[in-house]
Amino acid sequence: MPKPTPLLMTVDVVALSVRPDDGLCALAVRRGSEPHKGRWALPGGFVDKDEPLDKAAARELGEETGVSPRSLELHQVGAYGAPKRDPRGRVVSLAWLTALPASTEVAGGDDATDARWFPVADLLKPRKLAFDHATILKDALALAGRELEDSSFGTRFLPRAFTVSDLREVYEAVWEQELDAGNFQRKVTGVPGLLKPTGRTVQRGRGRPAALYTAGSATTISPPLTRVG
Amino acid sequence: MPKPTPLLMTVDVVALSVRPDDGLCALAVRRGSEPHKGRWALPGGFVDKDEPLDKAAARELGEETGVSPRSLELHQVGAYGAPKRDPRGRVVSLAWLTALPASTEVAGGDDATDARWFPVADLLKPRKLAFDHATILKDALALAGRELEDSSFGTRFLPRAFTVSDLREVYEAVWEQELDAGNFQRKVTGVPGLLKPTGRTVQRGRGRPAALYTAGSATTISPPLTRVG
DNA sequence: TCAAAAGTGTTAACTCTACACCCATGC
DNA sequence: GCATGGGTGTAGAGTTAACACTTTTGA
Repeated sequence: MPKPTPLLMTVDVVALSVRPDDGLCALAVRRGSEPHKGRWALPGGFVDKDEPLDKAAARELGEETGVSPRSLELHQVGAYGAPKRDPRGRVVSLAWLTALPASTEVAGGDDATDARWFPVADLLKPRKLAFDHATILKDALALAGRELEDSSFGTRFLPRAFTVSDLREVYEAVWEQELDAGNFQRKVTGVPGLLKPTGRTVQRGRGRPAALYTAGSATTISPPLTRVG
Repeated sequence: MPKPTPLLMTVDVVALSVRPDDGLCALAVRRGSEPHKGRWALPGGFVDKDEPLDKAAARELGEETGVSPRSLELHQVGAYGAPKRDPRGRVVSLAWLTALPASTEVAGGDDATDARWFPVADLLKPRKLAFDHATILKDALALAGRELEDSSFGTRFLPRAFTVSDLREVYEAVWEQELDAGNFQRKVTGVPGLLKPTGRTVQRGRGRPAALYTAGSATTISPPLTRVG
């Protein structure tokens, strides 16, 4: 049994949002220091001593992008630890997924000279993201898709009150497919505790006003939503 | 941006097996050194410098339990990094899930004075497992159940050639529920590429001989197997 | 001949998809 | 009125759970 080798651990956050003009976007920051200074990367940084891993992810997201919502639902995507993935030495990254409302304003800070929302397709272009962050983003997108199937994760993309159409647009953006509006309506309103009616309605352009809901207490959707219809 | 604090990283492996008398079991080792010397724990240990994380998990499993199958399918369960989880300091554990055939012989080695299969219910008893390994085991069991739904992971519990009943017993053990034999048969044999008939049959006690299959090339089951029926 | 396990057939219940249709609003 | 999006109704297709039934063996 050899003496253990210490290593460095970072947390990186894939923060997704569905934005009116650009569709599904992820938050990226421009790196303010080496390595990959000046390139775009996922917000993240080193875990502090005695800091829980999820708290580290929330802290780094806040420091580098100015995002600090009241409650952040963070899902572990996975650990990325290929030996040469970071030129600084052995750095293992723990990736996290979260979703933010489209209204979320971002601003570079700390070690990030800039922070911006990018359509995910842009970020997945070769050599756009530093390190192995494109791989992380791909895995996070897959996880997001699975979360939508059987959890209330989709509501995390939306403001406190939202319509069923708002929620459907989130699903369509993440799943990259259109859904039947009527069937979707029935399905999500039929899950006990998923959506809590507010009694209020909202008018958006033309058409009948839509009922406003808030997220209910249910966190799982059973049976899962399917990606057809 | 404070100077990064190095930390220690371990890999821990939840190796599951469905055993004739004990049902669903996990592999545990008796710790040969402090902390928790003499207690049972999941096999695992420190990640070496320049060692990929999955390789570290496979290596530790081999060193501590004597298990070294030609191919090991390892699934990441998650990272566990509560600040006080290990008295040696800041140690983050990355947990992995794998499945082994019931025929797998184990023997303590390296830093483990003993290695044994335990029914999972035993290992989940309070204070049975060292560190936060009971939590890790619970999460790994949940992941195993999900893997069975939509992947070929179940075949990893079985020897190269197996019957549909063998596979069903795996599902019943992991899901903790009985399944209709006829419906299960139809479902799994109907998934294209999941099972490859060998043309041979095997007689087990009474009853009609069962056809032997090997795992096919398909890794996903769509639509997923459901836990009813 | 009986019991047991493997494997197939059958059907009623259920679910889902596709689309029709009504509702409530702005223009 | 008419277009548009919200929301409900519904029929046909497809799927599934439950269980009957046949097959093939050991005892």
